Amino acid sequence: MPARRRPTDAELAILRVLWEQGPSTVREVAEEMGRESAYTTVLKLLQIMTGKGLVRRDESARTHVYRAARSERVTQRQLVRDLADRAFGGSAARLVMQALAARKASPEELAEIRRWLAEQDASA
Amino acid sequence: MPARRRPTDAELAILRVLWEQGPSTVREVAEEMGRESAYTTVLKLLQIMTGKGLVRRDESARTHVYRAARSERVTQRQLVRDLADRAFGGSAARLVMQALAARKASPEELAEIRRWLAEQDASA
DNA sequence: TGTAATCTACGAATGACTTCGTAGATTGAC
DNA sequence: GTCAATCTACGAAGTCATTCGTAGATTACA
Repeated sequence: MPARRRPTDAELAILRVLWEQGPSTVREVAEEMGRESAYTTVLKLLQIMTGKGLVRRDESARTHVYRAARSERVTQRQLVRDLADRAFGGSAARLVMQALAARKASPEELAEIRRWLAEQDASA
Repeated sequence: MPARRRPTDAELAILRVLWEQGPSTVREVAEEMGRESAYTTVLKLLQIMTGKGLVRRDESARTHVYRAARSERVTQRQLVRDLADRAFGGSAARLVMQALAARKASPEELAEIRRWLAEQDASA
């Protein structure tokens, strides 16, 4: 039973491209990431990520197509939970308050958060 | 120009002890961390962290006393900001909503968040 | 067909992180 | 003073993350 490890920085950068663009070839991912990383670096990372189960690979054509194995939402939650555990004693609420303090949210975002809280109230 | 790197997992575990206990010796930190890590492992980590500026060391006595260089709050904000950048496109608000979804907050915590949001309203 | 372009696979180098053992100095108890 | 306990410093090993080059196969096309 492999312990679920969080994606590394480089892996997360690739996942973000896959979430935004949908299933992509190595070239498409590499192009999107700019000249920062060589083509074969992206390829190698995707191969490793395939082994880890972070992405799935369609090999039906010679040029393989990769897609994220987990949704952005699920991965984000995992990362948040992980950070809450490591730095906030497991308390998501304390994390939330630091997040609100760390970056000013737009009025629209604040409104959305209030809406969410109101829903919690209603269902409680 | 040293790029500010986030503390590693092991470093964060030590910082949490220092935040909770206040300035501590290697032994005090090691005891608190249980039998998980050998004494010299904690010592080595603290020496590395001193070099990185993550902790400060009082060497006036033979047994050195370490304290966190940055407050828990400041470090937490840095970590939140970092995660928002890496996984949420820089949006703290989206991070907040995933955090609220990832872990059920207690009614007290929810109330505190609401209070915070109300204050934002008042000052806007 | 032959040549250039493109693809995957893989090895290897580098650096960071984590661990712990050993060595040597200092302290405290007797 | 001697011996055991305790401390710091440091080396070294093992793992993982990241990078990119090279090799070899396949495709496109002139």
